[in-house]
Amino acid sequence: MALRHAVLAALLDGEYSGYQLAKAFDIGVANFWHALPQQLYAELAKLEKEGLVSGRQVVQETRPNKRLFRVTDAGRAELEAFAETAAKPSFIRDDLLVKVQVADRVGTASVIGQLEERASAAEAKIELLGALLRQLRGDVDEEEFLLRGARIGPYLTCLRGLAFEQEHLTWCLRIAGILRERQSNHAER
Amino acid sequence: MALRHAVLAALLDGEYSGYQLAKAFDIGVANFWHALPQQLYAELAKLEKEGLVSGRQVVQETRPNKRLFRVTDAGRAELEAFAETAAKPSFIRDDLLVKVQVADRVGTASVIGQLEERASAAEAKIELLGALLRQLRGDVDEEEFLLRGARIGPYLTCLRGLAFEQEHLTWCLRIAGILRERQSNHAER
DNA sequence: TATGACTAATCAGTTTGTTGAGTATGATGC
DNA sequence: GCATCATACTCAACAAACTGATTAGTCATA
Repeated sequence: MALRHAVLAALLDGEYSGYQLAKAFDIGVANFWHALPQQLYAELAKLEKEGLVSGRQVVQETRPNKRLFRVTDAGRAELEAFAETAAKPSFIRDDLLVKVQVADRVGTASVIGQLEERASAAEAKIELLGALLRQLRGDVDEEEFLLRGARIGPYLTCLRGLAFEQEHLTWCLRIAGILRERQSNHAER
Repeated sequence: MALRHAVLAALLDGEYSGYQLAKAFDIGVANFWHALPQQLYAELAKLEKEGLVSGRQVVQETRPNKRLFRVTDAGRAELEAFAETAAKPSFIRDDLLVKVQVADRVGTASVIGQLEERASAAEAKIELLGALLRQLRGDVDEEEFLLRGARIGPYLTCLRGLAFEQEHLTWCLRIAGILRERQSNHAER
């Protein structure tokens, strides 16, 4: 039961429809959780049935009607309880790492390509997160913002996401380089 | 269908029983995949039925009998095919990040504690991975090993795991510090 | 001599997550 | 004026992952 808490966390700062939430999940919240729109709609329905969020219908002229959700007091209490419970250990779970594990034996060339693709994706994400951080902190500098800013939670998780992507980028490029070099060494002999 | 490939990758360098595999998963392979023993037994059974691994019974006197598994040629081909397909994007999925997202609103004190616990766990993992890396490369230095070592796959994934844990450690301590400082600032007023 | 830890595995049940298709409407672009 | 995109959401089926219990013999230890 963790998607529910990610949804509650994402919904804490405002009212969103399922559709908007799906978008938002792709930017800010995606740093620590990932979900498809179908999951979000299902989760919102469950949360509403349990009274942890409440939805209201908004009739629109030029667009299909939508339902906006907000966290209820019960929802806030649920989040509170969740924050108190011990966190499970985290771990990476990544296809690409499985491939690197066997890359010196199997399909090296393709894995090098995938590492470089990943590196590009990481670069794009880094740009995006950088922009998001600048937007979140506004004019003040980071230290100032972190000490006195009103809502730093999202900023802190973005920092983690940024560090993760930077680390990932560095690693991908280094590993791709090593595998390349080994390939050409091998060819020489 | 990714656990199957993680299992094949873990089994590439030798023969293991389900039980041993469960242990091994907790050290080397845990850098990129995590699974409970039950899952591994189930996956091994499936892989055997599909002919991707083959098991042989080993009768033991003082211990319960066990079945040792090795990757077949078909299994190697399956891994090969997997390495060729495009990798899915990876993402962090972490309870603790959800909590940090709301930490400035809800249950701050408890979250600080959890961040510090995580930091300790990361430190322990860093030690463990450091030892594992030294063991894998033997006497030669890293650069030499990466260029000319026979089997560098596991080393490369451990490097990723190590970097991840170090990053995580740094972040946890920094965030715990920030949240603490904000708490005491708040108390002053 | 009971107690718990280690080896070795299996079973049942539930929750999560993924895949893929489908509905409906207005806006935008060529 | 036709195709495609964006908004907004739903349904069904399936695959993967997690929870928790259970069996059963050996070994060390208190």
